[in-house]
Amino acid sequence: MSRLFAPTLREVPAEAEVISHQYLLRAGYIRKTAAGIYSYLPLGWRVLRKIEQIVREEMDRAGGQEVFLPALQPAEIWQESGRWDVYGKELFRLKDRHERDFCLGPTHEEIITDLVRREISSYRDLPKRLYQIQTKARDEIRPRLGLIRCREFIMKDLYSFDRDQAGLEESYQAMYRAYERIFRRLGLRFKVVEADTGAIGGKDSHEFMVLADTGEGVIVYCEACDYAANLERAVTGEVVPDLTEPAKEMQEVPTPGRHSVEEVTAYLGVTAERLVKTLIYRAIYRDREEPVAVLVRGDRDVNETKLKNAVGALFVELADASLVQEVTGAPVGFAGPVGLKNVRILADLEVPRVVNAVVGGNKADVHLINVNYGRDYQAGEVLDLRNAAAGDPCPRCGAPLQLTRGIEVGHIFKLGTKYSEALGATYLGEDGQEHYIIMGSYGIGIPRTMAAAVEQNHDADGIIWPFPIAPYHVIIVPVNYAVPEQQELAESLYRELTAAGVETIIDDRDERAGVKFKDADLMGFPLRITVGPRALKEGKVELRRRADGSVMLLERSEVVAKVKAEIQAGYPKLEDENTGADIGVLG
RNA sequence: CGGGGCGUGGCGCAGCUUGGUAGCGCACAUGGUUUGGGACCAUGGGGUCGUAGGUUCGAAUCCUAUCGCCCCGACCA
Repeated sequence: MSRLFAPTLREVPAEAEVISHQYLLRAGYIRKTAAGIYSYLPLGWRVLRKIEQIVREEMDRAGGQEVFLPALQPAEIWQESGRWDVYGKELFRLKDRHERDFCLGPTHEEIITDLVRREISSYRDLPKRLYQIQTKARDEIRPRLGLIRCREFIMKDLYSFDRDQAGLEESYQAMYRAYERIFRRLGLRFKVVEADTGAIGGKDSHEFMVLADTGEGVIVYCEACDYAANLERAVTGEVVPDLTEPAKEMQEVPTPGRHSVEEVTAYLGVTAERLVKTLIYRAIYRDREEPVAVLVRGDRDVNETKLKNAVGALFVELADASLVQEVTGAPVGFAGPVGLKNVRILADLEVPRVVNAVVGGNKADVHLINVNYGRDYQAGEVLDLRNAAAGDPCPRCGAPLQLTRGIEVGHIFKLGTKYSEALGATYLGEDGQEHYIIMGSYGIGIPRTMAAAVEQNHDADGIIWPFPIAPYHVIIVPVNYAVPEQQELAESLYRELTAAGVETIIDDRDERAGVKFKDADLMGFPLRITVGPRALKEGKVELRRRADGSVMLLERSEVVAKVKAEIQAGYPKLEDENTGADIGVLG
């Protein structure tokens, strides 16, 4: 340890906001090189290698073969797939000395598909599952949260190549199971959620979320059944209509200067459920853009992913004030569906059920009350457009849904033929015909997994590593290394434990005990052996668990066996579940 | 890119409003006293105040530009 390159910091660097970032910096695991670009110091690199190793074993077990593809990639194949233009600014682009275009790989669909199309020609060559563990580069709009969102990061990416849909299904499920095993083996609490497929393309998709309050992703799940989805995707169940109230006559009311839902409801003395919000969005398509009006209940939020999918746009954004004025004839805050013309109107499922609603009057400082769907206004389409909320009925079983947060550490996609068609990756089938290879892609962010592990496992003193990814299982701390008796005992224990296959580090620094204890806690080694006069008086040594702080006094002779038992107990046991019974989410 | 904030020894900060030639704590080095939860005393090394211009007798401080970093939003492993 006196030789270890792991500079610890007593104070929190100002740039670090989240716990994992703070502790990984303070404990000397990482250092920042530039925004979203990190160097991994010895301890950090040991953790990453342990994660990689578990990932590697499970990929191999699931039929994967490891390859290593170039990070530096020629523009041609990206132009061929169409993503040279579509991927946008996130692609790190560069030129070589001959002015030829290259990019740094943000992902490797193009490269691997190019490789496979050259080398695979027959159905006999399929299926194949190829993966690598490699550095990716993405010029993120905003790198943040330390290792959670980086511009350069290590990713395990596997690509599956199958003959047909059934083959893809098999590959997908194999990966699904492998991912579950990986995150269990890592000792992390996680949830698998249905996900929207996003920019990479394709159809089905699941995300593996490590549960942590600091997570960027919101998870909607049901405790009664196994439904779980991320917020973008989560379907809101039908709500029982409440139409007992008789419809009253529609009326204009002045609402001077009241734009927001809070202001209007407070002014009119109604609840937000009584209000129907009208939001004007700008839907952007490949060749054009158009405004759309979206109606949701006053207490709900529009789900932009659902909206984007509903209108089939590349993306959607809230309209600015001038567009709102143009569409509604009123300033922002007074848009309403009554008499709204020349714009596509979409309403959330709940909206028609709001009886005697409050809506904007499409005039400055005017709202309408007692507005009723069907009689006073109509939407072109009525569909699920809002974010799910806690307490909503589960779309599967109707039980109330719950929300929690998580960090997305793994993502699996069914790509289908998106890339094989673009790049012409075909094989000759048994039927003598050419077919497109059916693909899937499966990623795990390695440094992000490390950060997620810290987010989930820490206390006020520092990191508490799960055994499988701790840089060392045990740290031996002699209270005073200068005392020969302590030094001898510490060193002999170190030799014995190391010989017994226990990953051990010894704090031989000339520091006071308190400093060594603080650093050991900060760095998060799951076990600590303290060699000091207190226990030595009785001829014993202390074994302390980092997680709960409990201390065991052990005879010198039983140390190795006890440590091994603790480690054994610290590794999650995987019941060998190959039945697939637990993956009902796949339906 | 839009909005907000910050750049002063390795880390955390003060000084800037009201210009006068840089300071505190931690860390580091040496010596001593200490030694079971981030010790104490003494001494010492280290900063062209992000960079470039400008104003001024004089700029960390005022002005302009520029670069970098962090936070909030659209993206994603």
